[in-house]
Amino acid sequence: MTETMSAQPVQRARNPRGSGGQLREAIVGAACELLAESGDPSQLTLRGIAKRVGIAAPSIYRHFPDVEHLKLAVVERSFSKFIRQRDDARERFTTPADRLLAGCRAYCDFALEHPGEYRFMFSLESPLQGRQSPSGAAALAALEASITRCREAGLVTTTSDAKTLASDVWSALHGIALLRINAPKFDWPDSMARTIDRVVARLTGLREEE
Amino acid sequence: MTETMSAQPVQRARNPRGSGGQLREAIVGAACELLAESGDPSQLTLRGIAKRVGIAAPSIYRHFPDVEHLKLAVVERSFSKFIRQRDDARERFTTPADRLLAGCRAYCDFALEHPGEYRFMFSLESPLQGRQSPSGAAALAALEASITRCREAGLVTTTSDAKTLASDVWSALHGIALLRINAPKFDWPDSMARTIDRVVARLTGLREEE
DNA sequence: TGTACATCAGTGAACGCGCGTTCACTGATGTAC
DNA sequence: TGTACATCAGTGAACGCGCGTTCACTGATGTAC
Repeated sequence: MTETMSAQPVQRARNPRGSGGQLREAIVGAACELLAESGDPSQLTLRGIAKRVGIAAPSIYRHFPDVEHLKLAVVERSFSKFIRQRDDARERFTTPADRLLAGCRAYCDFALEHPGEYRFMFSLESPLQGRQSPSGAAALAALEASITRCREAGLVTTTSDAKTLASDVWSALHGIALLRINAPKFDWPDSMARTIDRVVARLTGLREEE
Repeated sequence: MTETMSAQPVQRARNPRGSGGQLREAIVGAACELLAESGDPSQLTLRGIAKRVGIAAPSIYRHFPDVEHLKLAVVERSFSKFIRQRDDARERFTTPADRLLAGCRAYCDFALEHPGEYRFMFSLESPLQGRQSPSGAAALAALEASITRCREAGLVTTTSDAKTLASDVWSALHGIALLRINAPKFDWPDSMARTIDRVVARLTGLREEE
């Protein structure tokens, strides 16, 4: 998979004639837009993406061997977009508990702001197909570390180890986000932010700051 | 939508010639089997179902106006299958707390035993499309009632109202089930049954029996 | 009881569509001599 | 400096496929007279 950050032709042996790597980025970007607009991963087709970019369908094959590789690039971009958004949210706080909760809220916020991408990241149609994404594993590890920091600060009152707590919290967040995406018309008894704060606090036994 | 319970031609004005309603049931049954085998709701096609039943594709139109109505019948059947399974599980216990936990475990067990159907019940491709299923609403109401019974028995130590607790628990169960369906290769730190018991207990503040 | 007929269940062929993919091509751009 | 050529990006036409749906049909079965 050729690595291309932006316009600067750092090394990339040959090909910087005309657009080159730019079109690759445009293709992935168009796919994300399509996902954002329809919210439905099954709408993400090679022909649909090509049409959106304004190129002929076969042109995509200059940049991706097949549609699966394109989809993988989309998932990767979505993951890194999420991680950036979560890090931004965490940075606004200083105490371990605030940072933990901010990260959890950012997770669900990302899901509701980008339902198509979020669904796709975890869907069967995703090229990951049940395999573990490296970025996904990193995100879970970060959650575990965040919980560990709370425990070190004496804020976690439950006895379960951080790994277990992290997977409990992740599962709960996934459920909260997906249900609110899929059943937007349901009359939820509480706002998502308050729900997340309450659920995470109860699952980990998070104590108020001291 | 013509109502057909099984073979007995109770009233149903006319048509009991040859199979009649039986084929309708066979069609829905084949759809469930297809869902069970592939686990992928997008594989659920009119032609695929017809092939499985051993009939010509257009024959389905004798029983359903279009493919959406067929899918709706599949979702309805899946919901009632789940409700039956959950009720069976709950009946084996007597105390409110045991019954609550048994129902929750049954929820996730159903999801993992019937991943295709479970996914379909809550997916975008589902004909419900974010609308609230009557059966789904009933299931959530039953969960709320179960929590209320625990509270009446003095087993719930949290202050949140039962409606809030029910939606918290439902979200958590949904996340647990879906993540375990979608990432079966992930090395979960605990069994699903223990995870459910722990998560539900912490979310509701469920006290051990007294 | 026998016959004509309406009703019903299911069929085979065909439709238009969008899909991923292939192929041989066009034309622009950089490089070698 | 000028020319021939290799390289590259992107294209248009076509493929075979499976999809939902339509249409006019076939043949069996019950009912009316």
